[in-house]
Amino acid sequence: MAINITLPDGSVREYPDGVTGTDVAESIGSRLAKAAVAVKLDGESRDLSRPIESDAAIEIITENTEAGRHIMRHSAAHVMAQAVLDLYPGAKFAIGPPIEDGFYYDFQVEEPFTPDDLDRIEERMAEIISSNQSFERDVVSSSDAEGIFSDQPFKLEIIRGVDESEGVGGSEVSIYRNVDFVDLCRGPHVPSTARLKAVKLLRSAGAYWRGDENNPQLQRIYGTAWESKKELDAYLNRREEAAKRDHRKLGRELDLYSFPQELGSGLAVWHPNGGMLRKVVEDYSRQIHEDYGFVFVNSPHVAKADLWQTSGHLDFYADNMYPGMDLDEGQQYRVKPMNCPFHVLVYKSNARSYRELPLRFSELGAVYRYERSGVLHGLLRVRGLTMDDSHTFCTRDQLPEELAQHLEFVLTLLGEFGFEDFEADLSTRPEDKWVGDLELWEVATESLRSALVAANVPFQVAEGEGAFYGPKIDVHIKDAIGRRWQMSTVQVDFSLPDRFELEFTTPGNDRERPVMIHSAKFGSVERFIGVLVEHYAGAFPGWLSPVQLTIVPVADRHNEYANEVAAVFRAAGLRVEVDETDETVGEKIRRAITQKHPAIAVVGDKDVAANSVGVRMRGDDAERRGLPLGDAVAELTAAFAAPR
RNA sequence: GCCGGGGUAGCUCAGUCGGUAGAGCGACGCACUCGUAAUGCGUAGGUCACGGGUUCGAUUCCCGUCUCCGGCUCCA
Repeated sequence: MAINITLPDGSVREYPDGVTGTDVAESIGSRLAKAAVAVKLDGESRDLSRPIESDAAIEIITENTEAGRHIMRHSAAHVMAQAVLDLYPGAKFAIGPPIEDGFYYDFQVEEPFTPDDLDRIEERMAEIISSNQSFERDVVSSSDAEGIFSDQPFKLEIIRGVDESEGVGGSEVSIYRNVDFVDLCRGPHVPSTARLKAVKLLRSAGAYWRGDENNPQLQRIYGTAWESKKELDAYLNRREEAAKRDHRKLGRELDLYSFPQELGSGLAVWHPNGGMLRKVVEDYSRQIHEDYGFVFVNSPHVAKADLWQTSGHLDFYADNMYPGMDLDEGQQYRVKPMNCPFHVLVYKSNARSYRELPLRFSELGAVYRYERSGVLHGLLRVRGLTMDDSHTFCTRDQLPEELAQHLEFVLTLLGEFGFEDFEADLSTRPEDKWVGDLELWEVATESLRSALVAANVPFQVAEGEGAFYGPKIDVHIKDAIGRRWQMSTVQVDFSLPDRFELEFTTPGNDRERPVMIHSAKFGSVERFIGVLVEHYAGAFPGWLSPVQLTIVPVADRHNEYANEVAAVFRAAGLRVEVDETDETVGEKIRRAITQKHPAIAVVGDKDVAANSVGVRMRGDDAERRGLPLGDAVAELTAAFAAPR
């Protein structure tokens, strides 16, 4: 019997029944066969060695693709488990999936792994890899599997909970063996351990079984695997590059902010350079909010506990709030974790008419949230933050248009900060617990969806992941080195207007309840700046740079002219420093470059005589000498102009 | 909060198998007055995170606390 195999280019070849993926790959080319790790048969990933028994479309998965690396890493995880079980008798192994750029495996062992343990495990893995062990697939009944894994409680739990997505069927599971090691696994795997050419263990960490902190904490080992030493080194190099961009490190080097121990965890102080950066960012925020029809409101940092009771925060968010303080004969006050109740009170301060809506309230509001100590991370996760928060109140009819506007707003804002690559999550109504009116949920969700489509933003639907009070969009950006960050949120709220009994008067002189839209564009100013620092590696575009121009006098006698030049640039609106230190020109240039200042102007005898400057732009190796001062001012003011 | 690893000068780090410490950069001073990525010389600066214990003696060993880092968890 012969079967027909369709190749990705559409051509069809005839093979004997039972041909393997390896055979097919070899028939196409020996290089392809060498690079093959698995096949995709009618869209299903399978081992190379599995016989193909009917007509199918085939795709050879090679090791230099993401899908190929995924399989390789999964196999590497198996080898790691094998090594751990060899070295630590009695160890229980749980799950070991591939992840982005690597893999991990969770173990239950007597003692947590130390860095020395990782070295030992890595050595043992190298032995397993060089002994060229085949990965053999087998399908067994669930009850047989329970026998095989009788002393592995986590595997038993998986077998008993198995469903179609984890095994081959409800009553059967697939397992993979190599020599004396066997693991429950859906596969596929590389044909043999020898195909793992570049594996490295990175670190160990505690991790809860099934991600639930009520479950036992296991020891997770993270590793990475690549198709070649070269790719592995490139990856390790990328990690180093990312470390160089770390906003905590750059914050110190560029003198932007610090986290003094005396202050407390998760709390930052901003130095003058960082303060200027904040000012530029906040000024921009105010301007664009104004441009998009928002009005400014303001609110205090504390409020009576009753307010947080009404808003529901004490019911749903109390764990993240600072404890109360007793003031004025037992009156409880709370520090604010969010701005929404205040904006609601502004709404309530007047009887509202449909003529006023939509009302878009905006505030750069400082809020305090008690975050658990282990989650704090530089500026990206803090306990005191400033939200560029807004709350829009509109009618049901206005909702679709408002949501589209809000999305356009955040995309414009992110784009003007240099982020071009967006992705979004659309979170829809939870199944069980939700409030509001079903029809309105539909309208809001569809409006968000069509706004995303219209804005051409790729998005995923997080079905049922929304808050109980309304659907939302989270916008993520991709930074300069490809990392994704969640930034803006547009969140519909059907609950707060109810809780506070908000109303407006309709054209027919009835009372109706407005709908509310929460939106944070930066997320928080702190976090946004942290992401900006990492995105630009501290080399901010001119309009954001705390110092835009450093003026370098060649010798003391040029200081006076340097200051005159500085005054001219400052009058044109630039942020200028004059370096009058007792250093050589080379050293002053080096300092300005190290501080990532976008422009340097050197002034010497010839410039004094000609009313000119020598300009060197960041990133250029060369300078332009003798540029007339007026030309330089015009050029730099244009180059460093803020987007709005 | 949980698991692991750290905390030595402003920064980056070395060091002390228990006898109170050192470099580079930075800062400060002096000289140099210089045309595009480091001028030279000199000086100051440390309760070795904090508290307790062991010891003749603790920065070093032990315990606790704080804090940072990597994860987990959390992120209505």
